[in-house]
Parts: sequence; structure tokens; C-alpha cells
Amino acid sequence: MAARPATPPDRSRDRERTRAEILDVATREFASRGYSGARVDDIAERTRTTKRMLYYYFDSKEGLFVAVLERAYAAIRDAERAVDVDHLDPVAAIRRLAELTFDHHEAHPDFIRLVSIENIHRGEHMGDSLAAINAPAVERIDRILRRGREAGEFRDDVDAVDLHMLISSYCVFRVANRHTWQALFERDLLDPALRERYRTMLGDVVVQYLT
Amino acid sequence: MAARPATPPDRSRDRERTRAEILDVATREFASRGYSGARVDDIAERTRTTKRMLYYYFDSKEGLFVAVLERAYAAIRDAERAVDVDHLDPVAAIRRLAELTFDHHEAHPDFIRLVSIENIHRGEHMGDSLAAINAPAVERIDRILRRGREAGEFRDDVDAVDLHMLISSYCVFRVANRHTWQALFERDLLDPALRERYRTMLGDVVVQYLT
DNA sequence: GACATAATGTACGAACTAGTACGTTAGTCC
DNA sequence: GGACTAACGTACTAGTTCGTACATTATGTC
Repeated sequence: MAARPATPPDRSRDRERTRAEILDVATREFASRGYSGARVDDIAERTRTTKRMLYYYFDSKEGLFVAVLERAYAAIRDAERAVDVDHLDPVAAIRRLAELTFDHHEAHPDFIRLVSIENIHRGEHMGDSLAAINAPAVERIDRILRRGREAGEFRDDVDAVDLHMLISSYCVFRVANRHTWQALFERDLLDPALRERYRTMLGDVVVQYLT
Repeated sequence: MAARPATPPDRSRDRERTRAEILDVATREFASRGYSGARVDDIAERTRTTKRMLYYYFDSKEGLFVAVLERAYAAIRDAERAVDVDHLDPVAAIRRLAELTFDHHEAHPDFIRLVSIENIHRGEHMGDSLAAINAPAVERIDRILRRGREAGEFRDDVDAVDLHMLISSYCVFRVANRHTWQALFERDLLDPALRERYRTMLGDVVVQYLT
């Protein structure tokens, strides 16, 4: 027997690798052109495998999109797991959390685009499993709010989901509506030169509202 | 000659009427299914005229979408022209303006959807003419900011376009991301029972940030 | 009322697009 | 080393979709 590395050589059969490659390409294609605009043939062509495999693993174009969406949400969850702001005082914690959301959205425009696309399609591809994913994010905010209220620093009529909405709306808008905003106001919301200003502004908005 | 009303009878030839009807139907279709998802044949079918007319007036599917988008922005402009908040004191004025934006976005979900769709397509259908349309909105905010600063009520480092972004992001998100939010948090952002709460929250956010 | 032209209708086609029937190869288990 | 199955490739098709060639009708003008 010839020497064989632990990972199969080059083009051996590897279920997970093939699946992952299809999902990578499909994510880019769907995010780039929307659900209806994306072409199954184009996705297949950019893969090292063929269209047949795409149907073998994901059944249909719609099945592929669902898989792409679920994987994108899962990636967010994993990234957010690392966040720990419980050691900061409430005001610093909520500002930090807002900034992390800001950074994260900016770093993942494809995810934002997929969410926009899914909303155009009225959320009909959102499985029930996704609900659990974002629960930790709200719980984290809820802990901060509670601590802030107990310390007498925060107003006591703010709901965690609503605050999450406030933060998300600002961060999402900056990425999602970049192009129309640019056309209307000749201002690139993602211009690096404006980044710090927008980041600080978000923190100010959130903190001022709460205190 | 038979009696003839000033407005042509029923199915006479009427350029503007035919154009308007096509645009009405196309607006709904594009907003509902996205640019690529919309079907030219479906649009034509829901019109009292034929597909031929659609190409006669708008040249192509893309030309039709551009016309739909421009008309949608023009409608916004006309609606906003009626707004007058210059007689209110700065704090009341900015809150009122935020609430008007809130109301307006809620009342025109199709417009919000078209904007989302256009952003997915990187704003490539936005003509230069649109830039002028939103200028008045920013000027109005600028006047309020100026008055607020002069009265010593507002902080002095806030840009009008940025404040407009803060307000828009909140109002747009509520409509645009309704479906994914519902799936993730089981909360309908457009639930009438929550409307007043979200409207007040927006005003609070803006006013607290500025003062 | 004849003419010119704008507005409209019909029928069709070329290209695309999601999906599949059918055959082949690699790995695994005994 | 042979049988079994999961993974993969090729070639094709039925239906769709944007767009157009060509014919027709209404309307204003002289």
C-alpha cells in the first residue's frame, strides 16, 4: 500500500467536503444575485463537482437555499458565543455589545444580504431550528439590562428584544442599504474614514437612551 | 354623435392611463417577488393591456423596474412635501419628524421592499435624478438641528444625514426585517398592539441622543 | 373623409433553467 | 477479491421567460 495521509489525497470521495464546497459557492451566489437571480448551473460550475451532486445532497434549489441560510445563522451563533461582556459594568457592557454587533455585521455583508433576501421571500425558508439560535444574544442583553436597572443606571421600561432591535437596525441598515444611500446622499456608509464616527454614534445612541 | 364624457369612455386609447396601470401592477409584482422573481408575463396578464405595451412604453424588464423605482421615490417626495415642523420647538419638531417617518414607512411596505431589492442589486438602477429627491428631507432635519443647537438644547456634533440614517434605519428595519425577526423572536414588529410602544421608543431614542 | 401616426393585439421563437434518467467509479465489509 | 453501496459524472428534456415580427385599430388633422 502506498503512503497515505490521514486526510484523503486530492480528489477522493468526501461527503462533508463536497457539501461544504457547494454551500460555500451557493452562499456567494445567492447573496450576490438573490434567490431567483441565482442560477443552479452557475453554482455547480464554480464547484469542483457537478450539478448532479447539488441535487444529490440538497434535493432542490430551495433545499440548497435553506441549507445556506441555516449555515449562515449557525456561523453567527458560533461567532457570538465567544462574546463575554458580563465582567464589564452595565454601561460599558451595553456599549461593547453594540460595538461587537457593529463590527460583526460589517464583517459579514453576505449574511446581511441573505437575510434581506429571505425577508423579500417573507421568511418562508426559516426553519423552526433558527429560533433557538438567537436566544443567547437576547439573554445576554437581558442580563446587562437587569444589572443596569439594579444599579439604578438604566431606565426600567426597556425590553431586551427591543433593544436588540435598535442595535440591529442601525448595524444592518448600514450594510443592507449602502447602495441606495450612496445614490441618494453620495455618502458611503461603509467608508472606512467614517467607521469610527458611526461606531461611536451607535454607542452614544444606545447609552443615552438607556440612562 | 353619441354623448361623450370629458374623460374618454372606457377602453379608449390613453397613453397615461395605460402607463400608470402597468406601473401599478409592476410595482406590486416587483415588490412581491423581487426583480428576478418577477415575471413580465404575469405583470402583463394582470393589466388590461398586453405584454407588447409593456415593451412599447418601457423597452425592457429592466426599464420597467427603473420606472417603478423612480415613481416610488417620487411618491415619497410628494408625500413628504406636505410635512411642516418648522413651527414646533426643536425637541418636539425632531420627535414629530421621526414619528412621521415611522408612520410613512409603515404605510408603504412595498416601497421599503423595492429599496431592499434595489440594494440586493447594488443600486444599479438608481438614476442620478433620485439624488435631488431626498435633499429636502435632510434640509428639514438640518434646520431643526440648527435651531436646537442655537437654543442650547442639542449637542453640536450631529450631522443631518447621520440623524436621518438613525431614524430611517429604525423605521426601515421594522418593515424590511419583519419576517426573519418574527421567525427568530416570535414577535411581529408590525403588530398593532406594539405600534405605540415602538413609535414612542423611536422618539425617545432620537431625543435622548440629541439632548 | 382620407391620411398619418400613435397605440394596441397576436403569435411566435431563441435561449435559458430547474430538474432527471441512466451509467460509472471508489471505498468498505466479509 | 468479490459484492454491495455511497458518491459521482454525462447527457438530456420539459417547461419557462424575455423579447419581437408583423398585423391592426383608433384618433387627430386637413
